[in-house]
Amino acid sequence: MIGNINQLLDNAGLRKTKGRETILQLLHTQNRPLSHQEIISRKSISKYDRVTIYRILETLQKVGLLHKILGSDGVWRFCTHKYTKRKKCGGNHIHFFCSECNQMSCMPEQSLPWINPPKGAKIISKQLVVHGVCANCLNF
Amino acid sequence: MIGNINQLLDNAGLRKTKGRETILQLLHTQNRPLSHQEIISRKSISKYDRVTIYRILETLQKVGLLHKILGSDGVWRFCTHKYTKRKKCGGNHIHFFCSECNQMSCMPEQSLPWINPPKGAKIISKQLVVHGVCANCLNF
DNA sequence: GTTTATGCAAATTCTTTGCAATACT
DNA sequence: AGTATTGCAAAGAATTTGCATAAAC
Repeated sequence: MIGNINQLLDNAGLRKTKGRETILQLLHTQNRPLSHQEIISRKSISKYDRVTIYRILETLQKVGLLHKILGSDGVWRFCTHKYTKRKKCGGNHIHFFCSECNQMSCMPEQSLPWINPPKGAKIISKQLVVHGVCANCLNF
Repeated sequence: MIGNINQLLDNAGLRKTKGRETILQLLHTQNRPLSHQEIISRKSISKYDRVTIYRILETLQKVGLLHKILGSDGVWRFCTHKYTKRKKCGGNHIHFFCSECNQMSCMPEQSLPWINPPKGAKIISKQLVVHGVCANCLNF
């Protein structure tokens, strides 16, 4: 698995550092997007400086190894691309945000709708965040 | 017009204050959602304290006179409901966000798609923000 | 007169910047 | 050895809280 991740960094032309590996590993293992705060409060990550985490997330996102989505709480969350088939998808799927536990999850089965751009405008990407209460939280 | 706005505040069970009236008036006149910063930099608003503006926006949004949407810059924007037919729509339409000028606009003609909730979850609302470059900015 | 909203000061939180020390190739 | 990344300190921005004053009912 680590070999795999190093490969990703290599292909992206980035140096292989412990921090980047650990974060990629974490997000790969996770099945939902994590915020900066969620990431830094993991035992495996907490030894790194917050600034470093900001920079790693920024870097990985820029080269396309991560994408970021905004929760309806205004906080960015990051996740890997493993839930989509295409390689450079840019996070092209719907996300669900639970307002009870503030956790976000991916809804990869449903695709984003086609949108007609405003007159003369160019569409770059779309973010559809569904806001609600997840199954877990509904039971309490 | 002011009479109209006072009516809205009244119906919502809120006291009629100059600040609330002015902000509602501004957003009613505007044809796009405005951020806290955009709002407070208006001449008619700048005399109020930033904290007051935060609280007014919060209050108006809570009683349903405004809704808020997040731009892909992570900043909340507020707008009235005048662009939708239904009274308590909760901002149920698509928004366009231009990453050049950072301005948001409404796309009221197109409606939000139907989404299947994750198993056992309850959907409360949906936010679809289309990210791109507006007609104006494309020409420069 | 009582209750609610506002203004001000200060605290808190989140994010960014600069630079020296360290790690990677 | 040379370059990119990290850690630390500090700056900056956005937002929230507490409380006294002022405005609305």
